[in-house]
Amino acid sequence: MVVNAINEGIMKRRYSVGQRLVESDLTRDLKVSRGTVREALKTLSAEGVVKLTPHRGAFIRSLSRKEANDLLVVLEVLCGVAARLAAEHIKHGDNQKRFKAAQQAIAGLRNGGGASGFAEERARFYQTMLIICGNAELERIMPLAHIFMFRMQFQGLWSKKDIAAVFKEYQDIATAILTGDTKLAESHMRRHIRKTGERMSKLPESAFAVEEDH
Amino acid sequence: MVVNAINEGIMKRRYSVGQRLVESDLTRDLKVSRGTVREALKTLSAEGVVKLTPHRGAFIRSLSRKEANDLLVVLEVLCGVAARLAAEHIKHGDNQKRFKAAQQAIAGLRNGGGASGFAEERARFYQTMLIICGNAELERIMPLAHIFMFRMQFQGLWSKKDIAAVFKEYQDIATAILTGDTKLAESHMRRHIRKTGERMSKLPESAFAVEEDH
DNA sequence: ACTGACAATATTGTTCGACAATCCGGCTAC
DNA sequence: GTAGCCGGATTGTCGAACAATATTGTCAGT
Repeated sequence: MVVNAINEGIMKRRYSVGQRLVESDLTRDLKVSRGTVREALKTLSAEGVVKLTPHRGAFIRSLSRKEANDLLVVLEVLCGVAARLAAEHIKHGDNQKRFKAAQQAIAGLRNGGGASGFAEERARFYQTMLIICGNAELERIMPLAHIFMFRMQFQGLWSKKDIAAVFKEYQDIATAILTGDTKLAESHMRRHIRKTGERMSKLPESAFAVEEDH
Repeated sequence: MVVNAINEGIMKRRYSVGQRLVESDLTRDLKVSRGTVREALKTLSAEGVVKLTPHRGAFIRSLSRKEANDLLVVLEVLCGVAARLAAEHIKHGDNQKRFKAAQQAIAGLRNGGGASGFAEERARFYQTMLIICGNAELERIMPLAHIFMFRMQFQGLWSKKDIAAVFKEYQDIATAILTGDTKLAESHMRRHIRKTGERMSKLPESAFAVEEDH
C-alpha cells in the first residue's frame, strides 16, 4: 500500500520533515499510477501526515510552535480518555497480558536501544492501548500518525534527563492501567502530555517550522 | 466541489443513511470524472461521513448503538475542550460579537423554525465556537460532519421535552462562554453531550444500524 | 544592478478509456 | 436444500492526454 510506503519512508528518514512530495516521483519510485498516488496523498492528508495545498502539492507536515501546542492540547484529552478506557477494560480477555507485553517491551529499552527502536515500541504501546479501549471512534481519530510525526520532528533533540523522565512517565501510566485505576491512568497520561509540552517549549526555534503566512 | 455536493445531498435528504453510493451514478449526477469522485469519497471517508469498504464501495455512514456511544465518548472531551478554549478567547477581537450572533440565531428558533433550520444554525454555532478556539488541530479533527450525521440519523425522533432541554443546554453553554468562565463552559458542554447520550439510549432499536458482522 | 512585466516550464487537477480483481445473485447439479 | 459454478455489476488500477495554476527564467527599462 502506498500510504504505508510513505509512512515507512518518513520513519526511515528517506523523507524529511517539510519535504515536498512530487506525484511523478512517487509514481516512479513506488511503481503505481498517478491516480493511486493521489488517493494515498488524500488519505495521508486526512491523517495529518502530509499537508496538501491546492496546485502546490503535498509536503511532509511540519509543525510550527503554535501548531505543536495546538496538537498537544487535543492529544491531552484524547490520550487521557484512551488511558481511562484502557484501564476500564484491562480485565477483559487477554488484555492484561497483551498490555503487559507492550509495557515490558518499552521498559526493556530503558538502557540502550536506539531512538528508532523506542519509537517503534512506543507506537505499539499506544496501538495496544487503543485496541484495549474498544472504542472504534477513538481508534479512528486518534492521530497515531501524528505521534509518529511528532517524534520525527523532535527526535534527537531531547536531553538524557528528558528521556529518563519519559520512561518514568510511561511506567506510571502503564501500572495505573494494569491495576485498573481509571482516574489515575487518565491523570498520569494527561500529565505526561503536559510535561511533553513543557519540554517542547524549551526547544530552540530551529526545531519548528516557520509560522504560516496569513 | 464534490464533497460539498454529497454533504448537501445528505442534508437535503437526497441520500439516506446507510445508502450505497455507486461511483458511476455520482459521475453521471455530478458530471465529474470517476477519479475525482473517488478522491472525494476518500475525503468523506476520512471525515467519517461515508464508510468505505474494499471492493464493496461507499455507504452513507450509519451508527450502531455502540458506535454512537463510542462517538459520544470522544465528542464529550473534544467539545469540552472546545468550549473551554472558546471561553478563554472570547475577549479577543470581535469574538464576543460573532458568538453572540450565533447564539441568538439558535435561540430565535426556540419557537417554531423547523428541524432543518435548527440543524443549520447549530452547525454555525459549533463552527464559530471552533474558530474562536483558535486551535487549528481541533478544527481539523473535530468531526463537524459527525454531528451533522448524528442529527440526520436521529432527527425527528426526539420528544418535545428533549428539544426544550437541548435549547436550555445550549443557552447554558453559550452564556458560560460569553462570560469567559472556562470551567463552567467545559462542564456545561460535557454535561450536554452526556445528556444527549442518555436521551439517545432511550431511542428504539430501529434508530440504529445493525451491529457489524463477527 | 534592480524591478516589473511577460514568457517558458513544471506540477497539479481533471478527463477519458480500458482492463483486471473482486463481490453478488442466480443457476445448476447433486 | 446446499455446494459450487457462472456471469453481471462494481471497484481498483493503469496509461495517456489536456487544462489550470504556480514557479521559474528572461528581458526590457530605469
